[in-house]
Amino acid sequence: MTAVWQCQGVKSPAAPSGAVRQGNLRELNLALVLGRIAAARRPPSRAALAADTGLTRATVSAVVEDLVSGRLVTEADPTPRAGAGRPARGLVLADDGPAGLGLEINVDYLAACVIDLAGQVRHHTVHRVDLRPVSPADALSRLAGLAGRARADAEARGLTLVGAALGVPGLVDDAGRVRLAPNLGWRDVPVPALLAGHPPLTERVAGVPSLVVDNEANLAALGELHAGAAPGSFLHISGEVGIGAGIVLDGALFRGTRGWSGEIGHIPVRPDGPTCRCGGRGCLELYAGQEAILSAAGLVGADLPADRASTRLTELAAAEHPAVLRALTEAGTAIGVTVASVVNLLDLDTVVLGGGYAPLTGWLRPPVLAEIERRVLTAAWSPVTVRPATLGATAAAVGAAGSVVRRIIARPGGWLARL
Amino acid sequence: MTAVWQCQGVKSPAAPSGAVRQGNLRELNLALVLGRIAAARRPPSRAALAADTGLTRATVSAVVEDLVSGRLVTEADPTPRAGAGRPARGLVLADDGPAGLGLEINVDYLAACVIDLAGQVRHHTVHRVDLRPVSPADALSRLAGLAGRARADAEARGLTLVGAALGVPGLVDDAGRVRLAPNLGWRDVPVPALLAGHPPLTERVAGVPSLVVDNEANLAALGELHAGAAPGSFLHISGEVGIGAGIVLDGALFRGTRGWSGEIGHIPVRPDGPTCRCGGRGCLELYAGQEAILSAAGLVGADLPADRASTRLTELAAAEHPAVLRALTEAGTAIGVTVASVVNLLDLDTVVLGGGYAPLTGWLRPPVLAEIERRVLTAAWSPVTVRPATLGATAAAVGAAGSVVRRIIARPGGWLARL
DNA sequence: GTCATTTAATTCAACCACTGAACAAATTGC
DNA sequence: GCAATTTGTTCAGTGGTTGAATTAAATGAC
Repeated sequence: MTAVWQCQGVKSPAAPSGAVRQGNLRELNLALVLGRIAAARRPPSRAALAADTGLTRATVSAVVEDLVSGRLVTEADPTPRAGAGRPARGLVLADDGPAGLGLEINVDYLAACVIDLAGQVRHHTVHRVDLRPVSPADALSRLAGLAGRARADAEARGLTLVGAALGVPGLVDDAGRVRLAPNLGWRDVPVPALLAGHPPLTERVAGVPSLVVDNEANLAALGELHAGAAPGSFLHISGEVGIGAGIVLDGALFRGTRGWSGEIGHIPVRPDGPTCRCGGRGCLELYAGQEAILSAAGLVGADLPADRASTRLTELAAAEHPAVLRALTEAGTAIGVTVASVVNLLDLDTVVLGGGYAPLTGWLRPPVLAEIERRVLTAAWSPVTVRPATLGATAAAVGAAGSVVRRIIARPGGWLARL
Repeated sequence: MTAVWQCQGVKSPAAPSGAVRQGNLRELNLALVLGRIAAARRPPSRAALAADTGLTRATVSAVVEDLVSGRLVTEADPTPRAGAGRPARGLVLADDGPAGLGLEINVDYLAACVIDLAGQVRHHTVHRVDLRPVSPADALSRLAGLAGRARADAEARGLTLVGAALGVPGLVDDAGRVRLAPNLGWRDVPVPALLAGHPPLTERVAGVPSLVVDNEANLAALGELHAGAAPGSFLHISGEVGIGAGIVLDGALFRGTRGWSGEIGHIPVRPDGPTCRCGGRGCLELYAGQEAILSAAGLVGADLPADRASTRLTELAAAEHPAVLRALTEAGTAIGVTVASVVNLLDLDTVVLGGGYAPLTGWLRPPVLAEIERRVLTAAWSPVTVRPATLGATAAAVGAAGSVVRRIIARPGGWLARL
């Protein structure tokens, strides 16, 4: 592995020129076939892939041979099938080839996980620590320690890490610099520079930059997308200390002009409401942020660590604690007003409640739906589904690792050329 | 021309399977080269296209030959260039090949226009008539008359109409049915069926369905996109009797799950405000719709026809009429609150004020910018530009015609195979 | 005015990847 | 055991791109 140091933000590394040259032709079909294998519910045969993609069986065979010899695909046990005919050999994504490293820095924990090409979590560590009093350099140093152990573990399992993605609760620019992470107390933190001395995160494998820094809400949304249950377009709302959102449109994360989309926490709910620390007035965060809910529920000063607060809320809600139920209804109403705006604007049919909201979905959903019903022009014809996220609390780390392997699936050429 | 009748809504006709077969290869490169010619600011040479696309000059020459013989591209007068060397032959889009027919039905006018491949408006008719008392069937019949004359005119100029797009101020479903057009008083109008007897709109040319029905705000945004001044992503707000928006993301219109995106007029500005006729409360339309502005300016009951209202407002604003200035500031503030939500959500850097708002931009921009400044989390690092639309009042018709020719540019194979 | 230089565009043999048909392989069912 | 069926591979053929050589058409120096 060449030790070319590179680290960057969310912009795609090499802008695809769009030219279809002869060489690209094979690459496109490699990606096409690999993508279908990844998307299939059960291991497809070469013949099924040919029928699915429109390519001939001969071409599919050739493409699959490349994929198998490149350790991206393996043949599964023959899938039993009814009727006559030679039995098909099922194709599945390899579980001993490239893998992705997902990292997360949040207010009260660090996390690292490794996901193989098939999407299985092969390693997962969470290190609970309050990072607010810790300097960014120190926090990243500890994270690099976690990453090193994750890498060693992955390699012991025969996996090859091809890159890492790091989620942070804040705004990240093109260069991987954290411009602002209010709840972490970070401002203008040059993550790439601070990680320069940590080899596990600064190598370049198969042409892929070793580390991409991204917003945790974006990565959590990607995780939910690849977890499969979500459709092509949805809004994923992460309710943590702040409120972030990831917007998935037609199967791809929409990042906006500068990568700062999804700042749903500062959408005005009551334009004349109280002043928010962002400078605006009546932001959603003031009505549905963790502090707002705790305060409305009369739990302020209970001195709960951030990760306990959500659990405690769920317990009290389950016990039908009146103030908590009221607080959740209020928060749900505020979320509903905001979601109504989003649905009017983007015509999405699915809203996923993630992060701290996920376990509270049962109580948040009714007021959210009520506001949608009332305020969305097209609500009568197009129902909106509100459902909890399927990934747990560390969805961002899982999504981060998933984004790395997805990059291999979307563009296998780089990995295959590495050999 | 075969007289296969087909008419549809906004869904793309043939879902591209994504397979890159050998035949598709040429088609993709035809589209690539043609797209670059269309996007270029000055006529590019074959050599420049080769450098631009990454294809070899030999391939570009072959592709260009196909395009020229298919009447999609013509050679322009050689562009003068400094320095030595054989002079380049510039390539431009043909102005005598395929063309698009754009149609619009609005509250108080019908419009038809023809645009050639190069984007030039070659025919334009506006027929002023209050359509509220007219039945949908009658309105469409009159529109078909306009379309027939436009077609005859276009053919007299040597153009071949390859399709038409129709903009209506309402929600359109996949089948081209107008589900709801409140200001027109339409509900569940089956446009395709009502046009069945009008040949100019029901033929199928070069495999393209002859008529696509779409929301006028969407088409106006597309028009603005192709007019060139706008960047890849922007929000286009059409201020007519209602308020609609077209959302352009990465150079493509974003339509949402069902094609009903952009209903910005019913985004709640004050969730506890007065009830809107949509059933919601405090919708933007109640603060920045045409009626709201006129009423706030004390011009209600002046019995102005809809098309005069905007002009009158501009005159009075220019004369610094105090009530009008106050009304525009209020409207601008409401728009600003909404736009702040959109920018927080999507991180767009450009907002285009279109329709009736365009001439009022001078007065609307300051309050809009003030709200953005105050409420957008990233405003400090990323300025948002608010500018008037460059197309006039009939942007939707122009955008509609443009969408037809753009389809040819994006997929020239169909047109070329027709020969 | 001639000629080297420079850039544009075309020609052509080579090659790459896909195509389609024929064939081999592996199973079911009668 | 044999026909039927489906999977997967082999192989000559072909379409389209490639890259180098060639032709074309200008500028600029001497």
